[in-house]
Amino acid sequence: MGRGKIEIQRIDNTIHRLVTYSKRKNGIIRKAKEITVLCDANVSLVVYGSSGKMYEYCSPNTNLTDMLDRYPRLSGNKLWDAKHENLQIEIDRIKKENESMQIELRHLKGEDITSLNYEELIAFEDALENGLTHIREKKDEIPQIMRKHEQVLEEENKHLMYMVQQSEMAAMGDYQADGPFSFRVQPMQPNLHERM
Amino acid sequence: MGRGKIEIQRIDNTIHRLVTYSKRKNGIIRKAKEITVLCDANVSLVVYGSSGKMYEYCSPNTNLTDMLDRYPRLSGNKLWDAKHENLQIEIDRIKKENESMQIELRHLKGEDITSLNYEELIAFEDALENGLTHIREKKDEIPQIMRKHEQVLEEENKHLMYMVQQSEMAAMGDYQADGPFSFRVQPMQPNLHERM
DNA sequence: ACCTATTAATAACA
DNA sequence: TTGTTATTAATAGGT
Repeated sequence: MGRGKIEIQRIDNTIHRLVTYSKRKNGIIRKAKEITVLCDANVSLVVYGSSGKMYEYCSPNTNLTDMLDRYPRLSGNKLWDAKHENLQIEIDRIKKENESMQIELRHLKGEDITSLNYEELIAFEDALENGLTHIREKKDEIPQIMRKHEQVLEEENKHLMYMVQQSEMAAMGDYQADGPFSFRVQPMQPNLHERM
Repeated sequence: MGRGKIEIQRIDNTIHRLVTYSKRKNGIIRKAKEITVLCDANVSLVVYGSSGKMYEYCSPNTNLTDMLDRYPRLSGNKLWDAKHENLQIEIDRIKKENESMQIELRHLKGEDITSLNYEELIAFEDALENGLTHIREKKDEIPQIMRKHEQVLEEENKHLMYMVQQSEMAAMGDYQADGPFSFRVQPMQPNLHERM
């Protein structure tokens, strides 16, 4: 049904595939609407394209939740219960993952190490030494960075002080000194080091 | 697309409606299959006819449950009732816990530490030093324990050897030496150190 | 169910 | 993405 016949097999050309997807998606949604109206059927259609965008159609006078509620009764298949089970399984899986990480953390902190054998102890020792090396390297870099930062700020400060003084001097001509809008510059010590 | 044009409105004649339903249902399922294959999309299609019978199609390599899993995320609509929501919340909670532990582990191993500030680095350094101390203490205990264990085993061995020799001597009276039931004791080196 | 005239969908192209 | 059109595919009405 087009300028040429096509085989029903994955369209390799990405552009063609996307165009076809777009058109056929519209087509199938149109079909869903039509059968809904013509035959007063209830239709739920959900399409996920490979692009990740989702399209759906659901007959008016119902909704997806309602459709799915009827599903187990009409199909004989579980749906929510299976879902429930799957969630439980996933919870168990993650909890196990959690537990093993907890244990590793405790071991790294030197807790609960009675059960470790010699090889394991050595492995943890190595890991800790390695971590310590990295952390110390990083830690030792910081004073240098702070120093540089400080210098930059000091330069900036000087420059700003100078500018403010200039503007004060200029203002002296128009307003009386110490008038309502005048101000004095005071050096401040902002908490520069907070995040360093 | 037929012998005559039809309006898209409910087909009043029941027979016609049912026939049309049957044909179009097949058609839409065919279309769903086609778009699945042609565009590697994932499609879930559920049709309830007024007769009460249900038809469904779901792309291979997925299933309805899986499709519905992605639904809330992609559509922004909720789908599940409170029960499932709670399970989902727990999963999210545990996953977060998991993630923070992952991060802590990475930090302890000296990875991804660029974002840490000085205080945090010091805290990790302390933790690592502390862990290292514990691990080393434990590690250093082990040779002593092994030594003791060895001594005990050696004592035991001697004692057993003695007993075996005694029983051999006693047997000499009844059976010829090197007969079918006699045996010689050989010291063995069982893999005692495996779990130490 | 099957048949086929006819309409609808759409593949290729712009 | 949208529009056009030659062609194929779907199907309405009839058997």
